[in-house]
Amino acid sequence: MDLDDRKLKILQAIIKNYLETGEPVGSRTISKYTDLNLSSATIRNEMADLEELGYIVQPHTSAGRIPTDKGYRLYVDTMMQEKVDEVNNMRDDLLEKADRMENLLQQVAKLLAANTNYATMVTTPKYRSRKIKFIQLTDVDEYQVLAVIVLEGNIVKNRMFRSDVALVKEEVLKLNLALNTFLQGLDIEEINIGLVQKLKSQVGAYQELVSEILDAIATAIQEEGDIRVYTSGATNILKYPELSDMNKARDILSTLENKEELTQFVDGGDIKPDEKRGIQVYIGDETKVDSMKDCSVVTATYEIEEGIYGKVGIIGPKRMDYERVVGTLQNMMGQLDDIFKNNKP
Amino acid sequence: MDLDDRKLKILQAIIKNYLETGEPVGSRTISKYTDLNLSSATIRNEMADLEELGYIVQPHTSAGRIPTDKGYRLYVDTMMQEKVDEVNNMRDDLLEKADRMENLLQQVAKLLAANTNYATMVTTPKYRSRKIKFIQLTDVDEYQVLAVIVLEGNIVKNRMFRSDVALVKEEVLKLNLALNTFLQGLDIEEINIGLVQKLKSQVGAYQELVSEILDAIATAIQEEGDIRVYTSGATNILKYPELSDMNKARDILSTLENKEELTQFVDGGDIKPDEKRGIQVYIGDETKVDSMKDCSVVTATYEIEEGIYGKVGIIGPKRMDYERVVGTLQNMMGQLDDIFKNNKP
DNA sequence: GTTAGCACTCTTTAAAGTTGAGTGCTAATA
DNA sequence: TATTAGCACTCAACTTTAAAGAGTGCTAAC
Repeated sequence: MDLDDRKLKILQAIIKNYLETGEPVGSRTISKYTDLNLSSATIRNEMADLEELGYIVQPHTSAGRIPTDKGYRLYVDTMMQEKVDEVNNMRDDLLEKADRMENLLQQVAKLLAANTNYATMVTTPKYRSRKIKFIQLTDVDEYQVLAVIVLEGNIVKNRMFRSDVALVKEEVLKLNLALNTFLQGLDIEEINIGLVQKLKSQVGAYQELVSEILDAIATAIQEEGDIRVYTSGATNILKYPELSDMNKARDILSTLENKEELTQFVDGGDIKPDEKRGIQVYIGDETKVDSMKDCSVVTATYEIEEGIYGKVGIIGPKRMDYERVVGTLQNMMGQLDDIFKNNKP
Repeated sequence: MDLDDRKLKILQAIIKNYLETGEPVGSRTISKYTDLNLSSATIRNEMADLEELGYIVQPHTSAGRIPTDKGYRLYVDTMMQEKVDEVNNMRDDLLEKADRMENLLQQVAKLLAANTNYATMVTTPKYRSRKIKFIQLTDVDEYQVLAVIVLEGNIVKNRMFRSDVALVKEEVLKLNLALNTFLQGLDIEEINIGLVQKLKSQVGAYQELVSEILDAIATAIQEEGDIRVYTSGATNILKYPELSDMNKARDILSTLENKEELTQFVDGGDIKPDEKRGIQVYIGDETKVDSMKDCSVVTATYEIEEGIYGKVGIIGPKRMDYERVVGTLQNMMGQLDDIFKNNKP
């Protein structure tokens, strides 16, 4: 038995209907509301076949059918066509508050959540290289010095340090120079103990301070390597009865709150910022997150520049409106592209 | 009829029991588990009085009593004695990750949530003055310049700017000097158009850049004036059946996610970092937040230095363990004091 | 003033019955 | 051979009824 055209049409009708209503779909409904002109009995026969093939199931004997993960998968891969999201240009909303990367991403999460009624996540971009561009020391007052660390890609970090001994401007300048001579262009792995010793031997005073600064640089770079995740609209999850079971809801919301498990979506899927913008759909268990086995996650990839990219994700019930979600994501990715190309935050 | 000693004892017993079990407390329970040696009938009479006085109510005719807000209030004000929280020293946990203020506060929220099983919030400190300490411009490359803005209280902000014309090192230095001469020590309100014009007339080139930088300074200061709120353990709310009603839960979690409504706790209560550390208890409607009418919020005040303070809050069901919560908060505030005094992040 | 005792109330839980949607199968039909 | 009408059957969901249990208020006795 194979999946002929009629079976496909029926399956599609079932899934579409289920996406809308969230209720099991019966044979009568399909018979009435499609242009197939078949009696419910015929539909029933076909449905039995589709069930045998694993695309749909009955929650219980006397209920209609609902799609299985396999069914959703087929739908997503071959049957849906994304709706073009003609929703108002989000670009202005985005830029308004987006004076910094962090804010921008947070804003993206927020906007998507508001527009889709699902939960959303946005990861910070993943940088390949984490080389030191330069370091700038400034004496803030007699005992405090501010270190501004600029990494490749213009990531700026600053730390304040307190010295036990009074600082002399000239010495701070010298230290600054030494730091740059030694560290400029280096990656974190390249800063080894030998180098540190050599550096220390060069700067007469402030041994203590140098150690602290080096530590700070190390953690700053490390930190930047960490992927952070912003989420929004977590409570939207509670709008869907099938996820509102107290235990399920708690688990999902915890996952969203803790965020660790969400980082794994970063490496999934292809990075191809082409037409499809690296859109990836994870259905149920495909998320590989236990608490999300009743959810689907749709991710898209944004790229800041060649090789530096992050993910945007929509988290909702399995019966989410894939067509709209994909459309909205593509729209958003387009706008992000615009911003990154012309108007770097 | 007034509240004699025996009534007080009975009320206290009822509340304590209810805090533990969450179930309405019957007369028999009180009769058995207190050292009052009174029969359940006597307790019943007293309970009827306590109900008339407004301290307890029956959820329905044939149920035990539960405390009213007025009852909780009396308990919190006069009957409870905070438990000393001998929970392991949190200081090390705190400092481990606390290389920056932001992280520290986030960590505080997290630790408290883990220790109390309630939701928590921590606000960023509220600064009185927002004066500019100094500005440091650095040319990153031919077309980009990094501005580091240091505000009083050593708050550091940085912004990257892109210039349309190629930058000359000397000119950038001159601009830097001019900016500092004009702006050092000024509050945001003091930067008026006249000043801006004057400043612009001084710097030959880079008119465009100056505008951008001034804008950035303005928003940076503004931003720092905004109070941000970190929350943690929001899902703990779902552990309490009386809050797990889908609608209530959604409302509460939304409030926690949106955070705006939480800022209002900042101004509540006295700021007295004495023994009590400005601890304030809001019961039910006292929170002034509609979605939290079934919750209680306990806040404490931390102070970084004279006049610069923020709030830490615990959000739980009305029957939260006030004694422990207050103890834990006092402990935490003590540790924060320690950190802020000796080891500024 | 305190208490034993009892009738009464009201929630909670379980069991039993009812309804309705939807199925699977069979036999007739095109 | 594919389709369909028809019907018996299943099972969740809802309603009704009954029973149990917790707890009260009141009265009368101590």
